[in-house]
Amino acid sequence: MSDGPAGEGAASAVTLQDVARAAGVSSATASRALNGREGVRPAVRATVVDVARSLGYRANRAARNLASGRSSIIGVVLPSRHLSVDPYGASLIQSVSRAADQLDQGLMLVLGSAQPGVTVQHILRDGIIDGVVVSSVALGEPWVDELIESPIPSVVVGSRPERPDVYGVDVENRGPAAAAVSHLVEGGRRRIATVTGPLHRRDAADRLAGYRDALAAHDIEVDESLIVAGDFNRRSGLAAGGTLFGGDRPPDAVFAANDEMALGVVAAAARHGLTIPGDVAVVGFDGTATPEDELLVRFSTAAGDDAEDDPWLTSVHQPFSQLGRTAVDTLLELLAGKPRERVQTVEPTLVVGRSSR
Amino acid sequence: MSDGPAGEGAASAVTLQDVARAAGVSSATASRALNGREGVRPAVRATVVDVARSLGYRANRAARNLASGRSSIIGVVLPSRHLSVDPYGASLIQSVSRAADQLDQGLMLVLGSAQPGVTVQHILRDGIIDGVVVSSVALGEPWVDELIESPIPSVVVGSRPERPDVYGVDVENRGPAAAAVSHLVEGGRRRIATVTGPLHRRDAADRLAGYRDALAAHDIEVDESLIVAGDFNRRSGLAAGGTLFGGDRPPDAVFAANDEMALGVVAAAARHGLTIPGDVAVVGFDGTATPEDELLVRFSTAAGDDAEDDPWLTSVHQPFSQLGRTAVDTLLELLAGKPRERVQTVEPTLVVGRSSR
DNA sequence: CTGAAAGCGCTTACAG
DNA sequence: CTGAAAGCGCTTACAG
Repeated sequence: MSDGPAGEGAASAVTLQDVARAAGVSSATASRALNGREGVRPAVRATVVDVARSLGYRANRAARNLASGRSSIIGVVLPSRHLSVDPYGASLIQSVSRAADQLDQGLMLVLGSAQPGVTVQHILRDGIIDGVVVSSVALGEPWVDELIESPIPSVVVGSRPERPDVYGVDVENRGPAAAAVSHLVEGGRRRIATVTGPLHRRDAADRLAGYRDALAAHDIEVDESLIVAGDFNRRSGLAAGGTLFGGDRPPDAVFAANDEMALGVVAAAARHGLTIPGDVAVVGFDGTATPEDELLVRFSTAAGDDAEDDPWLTSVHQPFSQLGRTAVDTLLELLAGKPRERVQTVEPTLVVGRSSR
Repeated sequence: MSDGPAGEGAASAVTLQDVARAAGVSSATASRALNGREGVRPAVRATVVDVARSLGYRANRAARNLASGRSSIIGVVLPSRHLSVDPYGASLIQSVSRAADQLDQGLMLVLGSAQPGVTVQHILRDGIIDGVVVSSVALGEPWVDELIESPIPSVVVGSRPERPDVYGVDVENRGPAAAAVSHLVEGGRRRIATVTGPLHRRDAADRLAGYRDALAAHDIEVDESLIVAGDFNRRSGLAAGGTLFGGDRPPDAVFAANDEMALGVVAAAARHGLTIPGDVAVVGFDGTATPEDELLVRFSTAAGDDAEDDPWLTSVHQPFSQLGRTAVDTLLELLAGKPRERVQTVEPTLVVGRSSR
């Protein structure tokens, strides 16, 4: 029951009135001062802010919402199943949550409801959510698409929105994928395979393009038999690895278009008795594989201590915190009516681990 | 842009006034009718409800919150890191989310903030959250403990709260653990080991007690060397498995106190060249292991098609949806001032998979 | 059982 | 730059 600055316990509710009175101004002025509106004498503003702090004042969200039409609550949209299955979704939620916290926005979880239409209607109608950050993994769900087309402001994060009227924060795919493959070439690998994502998706296609770019840059001819289609799921990585390692001329390196598939590839290598990185190097994309994952695949006898700065799986790491922050920033700007560019991109980073050294 | 029943687009805002007018009653009566308050003529109530539905009315949450002091928003509390690492946390969130949806409660994500105290103070002060469901995995975090001790109503889910003044929904541990071990005995296993959770935790201690119960019931003497301490993390399961399988009298079955450790045990078995369930049967607890996990450990050559009703890992499945629903129900009753029992328990189910057949 | 009225705690034109 | 006042859309005593 440790107390706040002013020592009050529950929703003991220091109101704007209280602050105004203590500061010797009207509640209108107090409101303006606290909200950073212009047209308040600096000295007055300082006083109000000080008083508010010392009283431990927090604006009542409901009242603010009702008066202003803004709730300072944003939603994060994800299909329910992705929360437990997809490490990408979890990472995204965390980063959006942190960003929302920093910007003093509440974060509501919108996992979608059984009855299509219901969720969206609810969101639209009860006005508690100002706008939504939509994970790109949610795209394609009927209710999510409906949400994006609805009047509620939305920002898609994790992929370039196809629709020209939708805001999005995307990660650069092609260049970083090329960098990952170049890293393999520079490590002496020559037969470099790739396991792609579903190629109708732009990110998947771009990562494949990056793969081709890198080989071209190093004057390595592309062997089309080394390009195996996957679907971003672990199982497809396993299958692709089986195909590649079971062939007569197995690759000496594999670039998987995401970490989940890379895990599958690593497991496949183990099943074929191949060592990593000795026989084959593996590189992923996303940076979502965990040290715990290594415990299961255990590609190297030296497994175990996975220092924070020396991960086991080489991968192109998505800048999740930047993605989340940019998405929330963009949404707030949209809400304020001063939108920035429609699509913003952030740069991922190649993090070299033990799987390619 | 598919529209709702009444065809309005955005927050076009059908208000209580609109409903009242259309129904020919006052807004007070309309409010009472819609909220199920008693003292409204049935016929009137029916009319109001009908009108509201046909107009697509949804109460403005902010207004309701301001007037009633209740927001119909509950928080779900989880330490941030658990979202991506711990499948238990994700499962819990999903179930709480579904329950909240069904009960028309908004769900706010409270992952905690860097600065201790800040999160709790925010929650308390801005009054947007009526109460919180706290995942037991969050217990021990300073800000979470602070939250539980604060005046905001809370329900702990997933373990029996130690404090006598805290409400909780717990899962039965001892009996089901005994059932799991009995299942192994009935399968002909005799040297049954267990990997425990941290024994200062009640759930861990209870699961160990269940293990002893089952052996006693079958007149099998407990070999203390077959009881290995773990910490609920995958790594500790791997280490425990290494100890057990590396000994001179390895067990023919292992009961791990959770699925994460069971995964580690399975991986350890593979490293020792043991087949599952041939050489050793493995049983877990929680039901959080996924088919994807099997792809990595691949304990059986028959891996692959993991039918929904035939999982690979035998495990005591927690009834997550029931846990979530009960937690939310309990919280709402607390908020309504008519709390039920302080601790409620739900029964998990032993689900037999291929790892013990 | 029903309605008129006050009020929840803010924000925001509107005057000054 | 500041204040008095209205109003956001509900709920809830208080009368009747």
